[in-house]
Amino acid sequence: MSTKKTRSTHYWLLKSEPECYSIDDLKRDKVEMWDGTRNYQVRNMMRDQMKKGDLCLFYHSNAGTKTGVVGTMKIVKEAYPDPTQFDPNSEHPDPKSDPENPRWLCVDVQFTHKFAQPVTLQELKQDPFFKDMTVVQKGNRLSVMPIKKKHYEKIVARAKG
DNA sequence: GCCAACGTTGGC
DNA sequence: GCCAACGTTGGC
Repeated sequence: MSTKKTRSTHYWLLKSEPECYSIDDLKRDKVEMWDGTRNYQVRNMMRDQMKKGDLCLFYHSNAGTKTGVVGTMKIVKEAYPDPTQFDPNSEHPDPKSDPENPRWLCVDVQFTHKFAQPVTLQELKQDPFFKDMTVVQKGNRLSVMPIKKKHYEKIVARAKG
């Protein structure tokens, strides 16, 4: 008999500028590669901690007063080499990355829900419940960050009204 | 291996 | 479009 424990679901917040790739784009595409991340912390989190079935919030960054969480998605494929790093025509080619040992990874995400109204950054900052969420803290620039289950659930509940 | 210069992110 | 934060790069 196996005694291995089942890993519990992890929760994440993934940022994208809506002009670059929005929740509506994901709704249309259903499943998409979350590529283009070029940060070692993010790479390591994707590689070591992000698992199939993990639940994610989709966050629109740089969107003025609409900046905030706009929907949910889930991880459907775990970390694999990001093909855009080898594509000179992509947004972020990395000529120093060795195809034998790729430097950058991506995952696949599947659309699950678009909120009727975004839960804005402004709103999150105003509620002390969210004060230890990285996304509301100043200076944070990671495009992928782990979040707590309670925060995920409260944001989803709030979006439902 | 220090650290200044530089580039990028992202809120405002 | 400004600027603070901060990761990365490269000269030494």
